[in-house]
Amino acid sequence: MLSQKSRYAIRALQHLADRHGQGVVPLAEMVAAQNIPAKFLTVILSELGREGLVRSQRGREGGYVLVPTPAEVRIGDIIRLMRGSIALVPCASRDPHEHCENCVPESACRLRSLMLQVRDETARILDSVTLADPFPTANLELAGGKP
Amino acid sequence: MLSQKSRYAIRALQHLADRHGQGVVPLAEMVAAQNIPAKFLTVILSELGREGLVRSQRGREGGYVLVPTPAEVRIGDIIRLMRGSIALVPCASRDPHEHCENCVPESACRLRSLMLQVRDETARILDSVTLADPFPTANLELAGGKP
DNA sequence: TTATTGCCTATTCTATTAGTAGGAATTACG
DNA sequence: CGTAATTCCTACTAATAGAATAGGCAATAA
Repeated sequence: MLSQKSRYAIRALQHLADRHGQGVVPLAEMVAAQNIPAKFLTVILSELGREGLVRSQRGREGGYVLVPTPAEVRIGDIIRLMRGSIALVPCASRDPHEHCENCVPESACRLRSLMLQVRDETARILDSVTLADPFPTANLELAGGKP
Repeated sequence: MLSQKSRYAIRALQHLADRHGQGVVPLAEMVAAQNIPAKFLTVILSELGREGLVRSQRGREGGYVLVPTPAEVRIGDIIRLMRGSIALVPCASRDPHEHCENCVPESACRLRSLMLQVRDETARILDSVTLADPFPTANLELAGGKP
């Protein structure tokens, strides 16, 4: 499951994407429109700021803007950023190859290759939609291709 | 992420599948081979017993057997059983249609249809492999079929 | 110079997860 | 029998993560 925090982050970024090029968006607007607790959202946006996804302006008339073009931000990127990984098990995450606790030797694991498949398909779908897509039309035939 | 418990359940059932038709398998054997805390495994196996997946025999020479044929048990079934759902968000689970906390109205949600796609693909992959498969060769064309 | 707005760190509250404890029930075998 | 080996059950605990809040600092427009 995605954490509530990840979901909030996605919705907040979608909101900023919709207002892209229209100046800064105050927190209060996102809170009202997206049904997110205000204080919690500041924490999330700070985190996204540190990652370079949003920029903020303080003081009166302050608010947030999306730094990249909406089309540059894939939903998968946001989830990886918040959650660390998209995989269902530690040993199936891509980059810093983790291993599962209390597992059998990886060579004997009959779950791993399956979970790698799931991870790849999930990533393909989540990376096929960006903040520029109004609705996820998700052209499945773009990537991956079927054998 | 899958819970540790779900992973233990899958490994235990794989172990039982390997011994299918060879009489009952004692807990101690699974504990040793699969690296699972003994007491915890009894809890898990009881749960699987209540669901009809395993049958147990008590007393000396007791142990567990897999009730269905290995080919009848899909990995997806096990995960659904332990976790309740395969979806990444509540509103994308199939059967008893749940909704996400603190979300926007479902009609306005731009994440849901994407998450439904992920759920379907994930289910397709996880349901393409059963306890009879020694390694997940994952013939993707078996199930699901593409639109 | 003040009201408004975002920034940061720490803290709290709650639920879930992972695992343990202790004993009751069952059965093979001498 | 009776004893050892085994599963069963309920409850409990300990650790962790998730969700959110508190409270004060910093910046900035009017």
